[in-house]
Amino acid sequence: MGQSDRPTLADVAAAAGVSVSTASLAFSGAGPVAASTRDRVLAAAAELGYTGPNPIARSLRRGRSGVIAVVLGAELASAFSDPIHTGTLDGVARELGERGLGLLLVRSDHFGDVPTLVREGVMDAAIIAGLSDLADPVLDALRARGVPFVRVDAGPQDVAGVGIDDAAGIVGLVEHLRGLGHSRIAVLSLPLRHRDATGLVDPRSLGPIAFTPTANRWAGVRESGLVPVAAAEASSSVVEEGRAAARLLLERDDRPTAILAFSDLLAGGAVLAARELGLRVPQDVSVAGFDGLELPWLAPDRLTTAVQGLVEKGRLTARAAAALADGESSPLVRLPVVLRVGTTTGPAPA
Amino acid sequence: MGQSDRPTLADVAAAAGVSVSTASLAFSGAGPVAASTRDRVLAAAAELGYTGPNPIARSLRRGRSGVIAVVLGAELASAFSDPIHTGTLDGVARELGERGLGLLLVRSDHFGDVPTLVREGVMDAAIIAGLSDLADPVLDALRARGVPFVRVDAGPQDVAGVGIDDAAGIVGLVEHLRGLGHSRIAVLSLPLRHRDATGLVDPRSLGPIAFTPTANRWAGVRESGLVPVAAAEASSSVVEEGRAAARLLLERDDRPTAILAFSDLLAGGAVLAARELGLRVPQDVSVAGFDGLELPWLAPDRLTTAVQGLVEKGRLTARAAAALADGESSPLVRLPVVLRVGTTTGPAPA
DNA sequence: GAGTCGAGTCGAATCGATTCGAGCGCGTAG
DNA sequence: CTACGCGCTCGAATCGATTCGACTCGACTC
Repeated sequence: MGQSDRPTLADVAAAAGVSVSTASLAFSGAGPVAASTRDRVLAAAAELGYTGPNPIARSLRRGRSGVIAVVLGAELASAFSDPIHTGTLDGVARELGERGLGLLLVRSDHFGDVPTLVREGVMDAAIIAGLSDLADPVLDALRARGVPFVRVDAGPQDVAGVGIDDAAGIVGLVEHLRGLGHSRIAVLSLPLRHRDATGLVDPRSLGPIAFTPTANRWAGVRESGLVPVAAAEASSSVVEEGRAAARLLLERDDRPTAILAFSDLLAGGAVLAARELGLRVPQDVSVAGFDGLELPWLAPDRLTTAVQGLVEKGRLTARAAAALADGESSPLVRLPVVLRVGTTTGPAPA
Repeated sequence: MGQSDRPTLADVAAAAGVSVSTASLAFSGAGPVAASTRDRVLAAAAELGYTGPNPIARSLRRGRSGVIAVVLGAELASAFSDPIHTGTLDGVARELGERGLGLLLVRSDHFGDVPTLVREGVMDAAIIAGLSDLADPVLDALRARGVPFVRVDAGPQDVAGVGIDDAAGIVGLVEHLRGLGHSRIAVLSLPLRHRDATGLVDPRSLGPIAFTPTANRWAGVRESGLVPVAAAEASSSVVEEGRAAARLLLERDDRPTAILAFSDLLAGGAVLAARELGLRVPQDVSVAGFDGLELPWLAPDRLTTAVQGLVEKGRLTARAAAALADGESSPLVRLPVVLRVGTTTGPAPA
């Protein structure tokens, strides 16, 4: 492709003894072409090694590239290692692939400036994952370019996007724990702000929350009427931080009987922390997570969690982006989550 | 972008009262343009909301798109959940991002046919990950289009690609185990063929091996002179299969004193299996892995493993692909792996 | 004062397709 | 026999830039 010696449609047309327009028609199938002519064109193409119209030229003419960008905000510095992100990305990739749309992957380090690709990359629409701030410069750049976008884990303030019903999921988990007789419940929160560290926080005065999922889940806590006996914030959604934060909660004098973690990785870490402290799960302490991951290494335990359909979320997001690329509008969708009771929650100890 | 009402360079030129060529020069900076003229052009652009040249048109003219495709073979049905793949992908994304190159992500399900994007997607070069077969139809399609490609985990038979020194890594692990006095060593292998199931295999007659990393690591076993007392094959590189396969090895009458697993996820599963069987690691059985992942959930243990630089591998692959896109050639690179001794290997029991 | 040089600007060709309107035969209806 | 319609093909415009060669004009040299 390019200034190389690859044959063009003009070459094929010349070889077949027809005009370029006819050759084009023969390939695209749009328009009346005699069968004999088409065969001649295809034969000439095969002979010359012409593998089809140059996609760039086609895009230019059509005014569409067929490419959807996925911008991964690296707020967590680990977009690729977080199973939540990769699960969603998988769904996006499947859906776009099936539609014959390209997926331009863009990392946004959030260190320097807006990635060049956001400014200059070829795209008909964009999917924003992991950037919570509505005023993010990446979004400004896209708006300036006139590129429509949808956001994954969209907040209520978004116009278009796909999110999950975080609040309802949390409420379901709280009710589950309450039904088991728990009254001293601690919250193990996802990060509240950029660059915060793992540590205890006051659940009654959290301050502004920079990340949409975190905010949504705390909203669920409030909605459920739960007043946590304590709360800890993990600096990122990884097992290690979950364990560290859970230790802080479990070593307090007024040890909670249940930990409600905002992600399954954090919950997994909490289970490990409990085990290390000689606490039995769930007899001494119950642990609930969020997301619905399978953590095989937790066996024989299985997390109680609120399951979100990651791949489905990705597919819906991709569909929304495709609609935007087509000039259609796309609503704010909120997917349900369902409670899955595992072995890590049980009756509150007497 | 597209047939919308976005301004074009011609509009800007008209508004600034200059020719299109001058306007182009003013933007690209290639060529002499009076400062006053440039300012006028930029002002006109700002006023019209022109955000820079249309990348598609630019690509057409230049004959290059600045896009590298990454084709993820889904042989493991889990390209996105395998940390080896995502780690490499992360490296690729970083390197390409820094070079201002786009990354077109293509999933190859391997079910139906060659993905449309491989046939028609915009790309200057491609990176193939997770497709081991040199005769894969995806590769044929790329060759037909004249798109150069490199392969991740390239085998010795590849012309260009980036791989790691699997064999040396295995040899190092075997020597480490031998140095600890182990003589009854079992191998926990990555899948040998498509659709194989988890189960015991005869280490002396493995048959043809379809996957390059698996083949390379068995080559290391042979090179080390090790004759495994037993071997098991996991159907994929996940904790669950590692555990299942390890059970088969550990429940044999002639229980091995050490298990050499071909991946860390398998090794992690093996540790879990040992613990479940009441065996102490490493007092009763040693376990070694491969890849150098951090498995926080294995704490307080840390795997003995052969560490490969995943991100570095990705970066190098991206660099090779960029070179190919520039028309340069790219050699076959083999990255070293280094032994990391953890807590899961120890002296052989008496 | 004529000639040279160079900075600055412009026109036109080009990249590789798509697509619209026009043209050309040929068969059939009037 | 003329006119019309239809099926097929073609020429040319277009998408939005880049880039080369030519041209203009003022400054400088001899």
